[in-house]
Amino acid sequence: MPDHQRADARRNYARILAVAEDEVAANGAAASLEQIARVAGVGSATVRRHFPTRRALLEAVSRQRIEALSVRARELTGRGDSRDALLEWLGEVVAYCVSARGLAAALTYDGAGSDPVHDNACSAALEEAAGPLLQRAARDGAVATSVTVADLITLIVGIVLATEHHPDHAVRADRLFRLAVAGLSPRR
Amino acid sequence: MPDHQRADARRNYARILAVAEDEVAANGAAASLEQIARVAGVGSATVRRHFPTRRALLEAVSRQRIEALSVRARELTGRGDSRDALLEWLGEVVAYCVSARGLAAALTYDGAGSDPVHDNACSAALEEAAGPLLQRAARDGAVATSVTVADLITLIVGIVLATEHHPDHAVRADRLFRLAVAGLSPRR
DNA sequence: GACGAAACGGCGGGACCCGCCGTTTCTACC
DNA sequence: GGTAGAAACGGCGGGTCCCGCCGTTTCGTC
Repeated sequence: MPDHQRADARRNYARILAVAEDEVAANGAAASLEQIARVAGVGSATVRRHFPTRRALLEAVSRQRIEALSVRARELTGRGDSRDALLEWLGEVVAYCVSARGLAAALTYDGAGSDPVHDNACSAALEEAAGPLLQRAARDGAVATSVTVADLITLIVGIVLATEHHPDHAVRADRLFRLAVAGLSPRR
Repeated sequence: MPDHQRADARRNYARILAVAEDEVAANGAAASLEQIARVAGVGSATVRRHFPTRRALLEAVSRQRIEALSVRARELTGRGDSRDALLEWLGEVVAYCVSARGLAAALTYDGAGSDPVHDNACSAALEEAAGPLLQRAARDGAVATSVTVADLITLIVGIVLATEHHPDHAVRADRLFRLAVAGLSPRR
């Protein structure tokens, strides 16, 4: 009945995840796995057993945030002006990525992942949730139909990554995001 | 006459730089400094003596490209339509960053650098060279006057970093760049 | 209560970055 | 052209990290 997992395993999983959240929040996506193991009071092998890759750990840490963003996307779908709704949501994605260290890294596509199937659960979830939001905006002519959710996520992640080490990265990221939304040099 | 540097030091500097170019081209910005030392036939301490930080090495490796882009910026300044000239140059920046591994990393601002003065020689050079190009475009109303060269560089670097691991990162980076130029959702 | 399997964690290996320090090598001066 | 001093070198040890192995412990079931 333990959902095909032993009780101590589940306990350790929770402990590690809790510690990892703190460590990633403190040290970003490059947080030390051994440090996490040490603080959690487990062997480093146990950490890797539960989270085979750093990405897996980051995705687990980011999971709540991703779900919150997914919920928000569904909330905003069909509510108010389609352009405003989309931009509101994208703005929240920026804010989340800026405030939650490691989230942007969790959303980056990693082509090195030899697993071609479910290579990135986080962005996959967001893509699914935000699809309708984007489609509605495209139907209303607010964005080009060729633009995908993955494009928007990648662009935001890039902005966040590039501004991460700036003194006031939050305002810089927001600034660049607005610039990209309005267009660097849109044809009139 | 040895420019206040011993002959063997200059020789080693050149050897290390040449090897570093190959290694960075092959393995990206995370190339192993020890591997570079090994191939160059010097001790790893010598590498660090000439290039105290990884960033210093990346900047040195990127130097020719940066200068080429600077020259190109000056060439394009005042030539043809100001908007076209700026976009042409920015497009070349994208192309360079995509083709020359490590260049994007060399252009990223690193706030952790305790040296507040000349924290990033590469982007500083580009900013200076491209300033007039941007100003002319701004005067002609092609871009908002509040936009800086640093903004544009940071945005491009972000796009490149975020697409770096994609299968066809060159086309994806170009695609996102065009999207940002045109505007994600420009007000009509 | 005992047995089998799942989970654990310590250990060794390899790679890396870093600082130290004795030694080599160049250069300027005699 | 030889030599003294300084500049440069590079090997060594330490610390951290990620990874795989494997004997041991602990849990769940019968």
